[in-house]
Amino acid sequence: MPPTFDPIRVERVSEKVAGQLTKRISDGTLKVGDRLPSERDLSEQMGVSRTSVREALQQLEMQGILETVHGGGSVIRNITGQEIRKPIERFIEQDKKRVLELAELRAFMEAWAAREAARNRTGQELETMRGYLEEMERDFEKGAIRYEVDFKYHTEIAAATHNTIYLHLIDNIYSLINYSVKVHREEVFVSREDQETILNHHRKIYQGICNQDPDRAESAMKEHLAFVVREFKRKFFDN
Amino acid sequence: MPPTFDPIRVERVSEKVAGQLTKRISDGTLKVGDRLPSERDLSEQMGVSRTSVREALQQLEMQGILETVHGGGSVIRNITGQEIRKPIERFIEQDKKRVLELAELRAFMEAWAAREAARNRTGQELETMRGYLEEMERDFEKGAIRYEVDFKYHTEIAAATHNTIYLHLIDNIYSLINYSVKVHREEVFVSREDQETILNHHRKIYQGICNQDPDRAESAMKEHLAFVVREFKRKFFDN
DNA sequence: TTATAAAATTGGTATGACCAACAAAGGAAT
DNA sequence: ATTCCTTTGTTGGTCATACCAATTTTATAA
Repeated sequence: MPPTFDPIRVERVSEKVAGQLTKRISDGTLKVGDRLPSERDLSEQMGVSRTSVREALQQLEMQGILETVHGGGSVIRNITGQEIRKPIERFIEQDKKRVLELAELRAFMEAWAAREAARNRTGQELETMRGYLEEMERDFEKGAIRYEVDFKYHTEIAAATHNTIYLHLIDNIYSLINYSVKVHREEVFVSREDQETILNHHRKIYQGICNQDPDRAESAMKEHLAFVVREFKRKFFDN
Repeated sequence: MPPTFDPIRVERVSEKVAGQLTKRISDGTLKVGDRLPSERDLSEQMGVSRTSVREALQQLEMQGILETVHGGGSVIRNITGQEIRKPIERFIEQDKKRVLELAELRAFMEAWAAREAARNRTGQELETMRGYLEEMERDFEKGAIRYEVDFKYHTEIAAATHNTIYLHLIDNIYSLINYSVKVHREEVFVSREDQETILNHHRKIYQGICNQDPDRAESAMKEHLAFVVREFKRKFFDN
């Protein structure tokens, strides 16, 4: 096989400008809160058009490095501790509809997972699930179900499908949901009845998987997630 | 306490343009891989300057939604791409079993998609699907179904679910399959009977979606993909 | 000193022009 | 008929200029 080459990335003028600015921020020449020179000044100093400078500033603004105000100039923002948000996360938060799309996605995928888990689960996996279920029971007695346990329970079901790719996929979806919703289930299902309902759902799901009854496992999971989505809608989209 | 007011966020023209474009991506008008109209066209259609359009495209490119190539136009990128695909790719190469896992994944996801498409499809989307179906019929008469048309057909079904995240997700699954298998369906289903079987499957699926019959659409898709997986296994894993 | 108004500054948009990279169409060689 | 190459039109990248809109600064008046 011939040697491979890296693709040549032609750098646009605007990117060079952006690069120089970020460099100045890195080396401390430009500090947080500083106002940049005006676009006209920058274009003259760097010997490029104002268009290119504007495009550069636009890029930096999209990265959260700058904030520009109409008529007021551009100032360096504080990005310490500010997580660099992934593109897909930005896309999701642009429209609340996306959150429901995610929930929808999760619902049918987990329904399938429950079915497959019922068919393929090993005794070991069943034991682990039973452990989590009992932990949830104890937590319920003491007060409230903890989200982490609930999460582990669902993850174990995913693992029991013995489909590694699915496991990876659903993990990604979980993290996206966590990010976009920004609240944990604990803060949504606070009432005693809600908690009990969820616990009952999980008991049913466990039953189905334990008895290797795919249909029952699937329907129980569907019921569970339909409830979760419904409550979620009520809470965040008031309908 | 005096009543509080939300800050008025003055939306720049470029942001309105970007918003309209993302909206088109959401509702499925623009799909992964599509080329946008040229900047000049967009500016004329929307009645804004090319400057504003360019700034909008720049924003979307920064978010990873677009990729623009000098002289080549701007194409819609897969939003889930970076996050999901990379880690899995390495995984797949390790074991041929992963390919079957992918097929399994695809099967139940597309079954859901067929069901949802039957419920949510618009007349426009149905028309597009019909076009692809007829194209496949003609190709069949002339010799062989082309994989690209088959792919477009399935993608259109995904779009008709009106779940953007799913659309991007399934796109990834497709590319993963192509990546791992490295052969096209054309090379698997060569016999006249196989081709006819597939064509009949697609007719059934279309019927279900056309008549807005979720159950029929889902079962037809299941039948189709079960066949595909079975033949695939025979060919590559000789069992 | 404070309040108001005017002027200068700065970002936002529009237009037109030109260059560079790409893609499709057409033609030449095989 | 196919392949390869050239040509030509299209598309993105950059520049220059002008004007509008929001802000900041300065000047002015009370």
